[in-house]
Amino acid sequence: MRIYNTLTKTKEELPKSEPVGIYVCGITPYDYSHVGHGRVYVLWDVFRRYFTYRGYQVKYVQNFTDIDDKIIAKAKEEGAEPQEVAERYIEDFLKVMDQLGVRKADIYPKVTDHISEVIEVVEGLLEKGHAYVVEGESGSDVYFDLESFPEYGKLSGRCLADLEAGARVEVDSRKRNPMDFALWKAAKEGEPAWDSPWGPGRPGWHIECSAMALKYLGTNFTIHGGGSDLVFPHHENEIAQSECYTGQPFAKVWVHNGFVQVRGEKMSKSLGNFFTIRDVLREFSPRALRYFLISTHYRKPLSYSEEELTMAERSLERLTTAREQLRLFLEKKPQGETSLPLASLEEALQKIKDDFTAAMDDDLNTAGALASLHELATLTNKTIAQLTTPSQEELDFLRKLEETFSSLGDEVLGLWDPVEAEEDDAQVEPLLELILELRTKARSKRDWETADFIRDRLGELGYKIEDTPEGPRWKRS
RNA sequence: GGCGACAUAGCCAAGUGGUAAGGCGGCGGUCUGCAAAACCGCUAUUCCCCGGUUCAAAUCCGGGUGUCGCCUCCA
Repeated sequence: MRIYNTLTKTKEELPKSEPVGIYVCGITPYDYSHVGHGRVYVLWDVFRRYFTYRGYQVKYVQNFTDIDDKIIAKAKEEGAEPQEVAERYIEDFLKVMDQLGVRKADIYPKVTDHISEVIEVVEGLLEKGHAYVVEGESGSDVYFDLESFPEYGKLSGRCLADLEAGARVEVDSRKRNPMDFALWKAAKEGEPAWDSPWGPGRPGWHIECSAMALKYLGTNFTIHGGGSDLVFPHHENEIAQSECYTGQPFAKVWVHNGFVQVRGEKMSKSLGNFFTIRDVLREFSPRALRYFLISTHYRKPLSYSEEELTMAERSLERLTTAREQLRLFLEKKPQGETSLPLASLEEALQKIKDDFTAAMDDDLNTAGALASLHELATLTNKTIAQLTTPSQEELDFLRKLEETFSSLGDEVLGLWDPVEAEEDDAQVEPLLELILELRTKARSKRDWETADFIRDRLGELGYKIEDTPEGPRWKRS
């Protein structure tokens, strides 16, 4: 499998390592998760599923930055503790990810649980001369010394000179270099703080990921991922800290996804144009959202709109309907002779599987993979259309179709993993069945007026009625 | 200003040298009491523009234009 590496700007064969260690930058929990977050973590969910499908062992680590300026600000605003704020939004994150069919990470480390690891790394950097202490009133700051790492800029393609020229940050005269960044920040009045050799304070903005990635995955692990806004400075700084600390390469492959946009602009908190996942799921099904999020290659921008979501919903419905019809056929008893050209159908199925794998092997081309799934739906529909009573051989083939839906659609893309809201169907069902029986009676008397009235009214109530040769079927719309 | 990405039909979107996947929508047909679903057919002689390389370019090179991102917390 080939993956695009931001570090080398080329697609590279996935390094053989067992297990494949993946570290993805998690959220800073200070607000509800939005569609942009959904894209990242659904993407990595698909990466993990596909690696597993291809036979790799995977170890997936995703942090929570549960202490940060924004969390503190939010807590002050509410008169709450920072920890309460973080916990609330972590809970929302886990809930909506679960709804989207994202499997749990192997480890969800939190910064506040890893202060001693952070301190250890900062001490190591000081010992090796890659950092320096700046005395303050209540405690001291520790900064990373960029001059000590000549390779700085290798990920983002920037050099220190460029950065200084374009720097828009206020220059702190106590720093040796304007771009030196904080490893440890002295505590301010009323903010959470931890004891350290430099007095009470908290970790800087980038050090936590280095410390936690090294703790759980070691040096030179396989993949580090995140949104493309993290390339600079966050990931660049992580490389500097980690490689100076260990003297070894940090991550082998760096993977960055494109943004979700709204009307041509990046969806973000600061622009205020974000849609939270919990809100979107009031209007659209989690399956449709998941489909939408993987319908474009992960490195390209993805434009969010209700129209796009509706298209995703319809597209997915086509796949779902084909699979439902297939399952109905699988319940039939084998009967009679084989009439279908099974050899050529098998060939067509094999081609679909091969195309799917080829697309996914090429830098996780989920859009191409979805096309293969649509071809599987077409093959399924065509096959079923020619059958009334399947023979044993034909049933065996249908079963292979279902297995393919299961392995490619469920196992790899997780398309049907997001759970549809069942609502109170259990209570509604007997009454609905009764109404449908009455409608069937009307139809048998050719009372089309009554039959259509019932169908229309049920439709308005959210129950889509379809007449099939096996009788009426309904589903929530 | 510096660095980078992208531009394919009404819409979404694959395709990185061999003659334009797939989906949504639309149109026509089959089936159906009518619908729905499904099936069949049609819906880009052409891939932002201009040059160049090549037997051959959406794909490579050069130059434009446009959109977006990063350079500041951000997925």
